[in-house]
Amino acid sequence: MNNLLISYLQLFRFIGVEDQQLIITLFESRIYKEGSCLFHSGSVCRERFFICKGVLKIAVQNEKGNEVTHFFLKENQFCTILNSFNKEVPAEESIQAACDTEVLAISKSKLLALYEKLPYLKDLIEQITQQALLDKIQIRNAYLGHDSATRYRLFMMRQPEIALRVPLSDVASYLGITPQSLSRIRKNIR
Amino acid sequence: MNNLLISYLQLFRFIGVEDQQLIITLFESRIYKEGSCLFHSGSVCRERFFICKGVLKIAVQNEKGNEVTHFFLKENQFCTILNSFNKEVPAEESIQAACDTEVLAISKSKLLALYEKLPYLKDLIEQITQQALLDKIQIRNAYLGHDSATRYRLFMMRQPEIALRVPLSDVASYLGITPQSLSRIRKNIR
DNA sequence: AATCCTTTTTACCAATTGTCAAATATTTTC
DNA sequence: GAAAATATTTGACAATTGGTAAAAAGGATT
Repeated sequence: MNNLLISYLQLFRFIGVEDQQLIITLFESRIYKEGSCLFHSGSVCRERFFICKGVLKIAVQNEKGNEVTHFFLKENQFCTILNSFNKEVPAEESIQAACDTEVLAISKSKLLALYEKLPYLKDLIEQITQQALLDKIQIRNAYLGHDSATRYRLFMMRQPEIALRVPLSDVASYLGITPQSLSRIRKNIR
Repeated sequence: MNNLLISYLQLFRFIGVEDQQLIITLFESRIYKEGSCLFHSGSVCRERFFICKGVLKIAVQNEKGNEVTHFFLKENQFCTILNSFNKEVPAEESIQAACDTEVLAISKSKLLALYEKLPYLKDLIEQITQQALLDKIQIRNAYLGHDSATRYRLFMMRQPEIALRVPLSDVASYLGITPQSLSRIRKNIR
C-alpha cells in the first residue's frame, strides 16, 4: 500500500530506494469506515493524508446543523485542511470518509523532518499542492452559472468515480441542492 | 503608484532600496476603463498584474453567451490566470476591469528574470500566491449551502469595497443569480 | 428470515428564482 | 444639454427548488 504513494511521487521525479524507505517509514497506514472522521473541525489540523483507496470529503456543519460538503478527494490525492495545517489555526472544516477509505497519514512534525532530509520533496509536494488548489478552484468554477441538473451532469461527467461511490446525500450537499431534489433530477435523467 | 507594490511587499519582508528600484523598473503602469479587457480568454496568459486601484474580475462566457464572474480582485492583490501562466496553456477565463482600475503589469519573462536576480522574491510571491489560492477557495466555500439573499449578505459583509464599486450585473453573476433577482433582493433588504 | 435502522424515492404544497417585457435611472456620446 | 445607449428596477407568470411527511428500498443485526 505504501507503494501507491511512492509510485505517485515517481510520476513527477525519480526517488532512490533509500529515500523510498525513509518516506515509507514515516507514513502510517490507516483504514476508515464510511462516515467516520479523520479530523474534526475546531482544532488545528496537524496531519496530512494520502489517499490509497476510497474517497474523502471536506465538510462543515452550517448553522442549521446540516452538513455542507466543500470537496471530495480520491485516490492519489493528498488531503489536509491546508490553512490550519500551515498557520496552526483552528480548522473550520472536518475531514470524513465518504466511503470506506485507506490512507497513509503523516504528522506535520514528521513531514517537516522529512523535508529536512529530502529537500527536493518539499518543492515537489508544494508543487503538487499548488496544482491541487488550482484544480479545486477550476472544478468549483465549472459549476458556477449552471442549474442543479446541469451541475449534476457535470459532476457525473468529470468525477464519475466519486459520484458512484459516495452517498447521494453527500453529492447533493456538494452540489448545493437537497437530497430530494437530486433524487428527482436523477429520475428525470433516466 | 509603484510605491504601492513595494509597500505591499515590505509587509512581508524588508526590501533594500536597490532591489526596490529593480522591481519598479520591471513593472509597467497601466490604466483600464470599467469593462475593458486586460486579457482575453483563448490565448496563453503571460502577464501578471498587481492592482493599485480598482477591481478586476475573472470571468468566462458560458454557452448561452452570458458572462459568469468567477472572482473579484482588488487593491493589493496579484492577478493572472495562474494555470495558463504556469503551464503556458490557453486560458479559459478572461480578466476585465470591473471598475476603472490601475495596475502594474509584468511579463512572465521579466518576472523570471527578476526571480533570477532576487531569489527571495520567488519564495515570497509563491507564498503570497498560495495564500491567495486558499483565500479564493475559502471565500467561495462560504457561499455554499446558502440561498441567494444570504449569499448577497455574506458578500456585502465580507467584500463591501467590491460590492459597492462594481456593476450589479457582475455581482449577480458572481453570486449565481440573475440581475433581476439581485435587484429584488436588494429591494427587500432595504 | 425477520426486524430495525438508514437512505433514497415520491408526493404535495409553499417559497424562491428565472424569463419575458416594460418602465425608470443612469451613463455615454455627440 | 439633448439624444442615444446601457443598466437597473419592477411586474406578471412559469419553472424550479425547498420543506415536510410518508412510503419504499437497501443494509445491517440478531
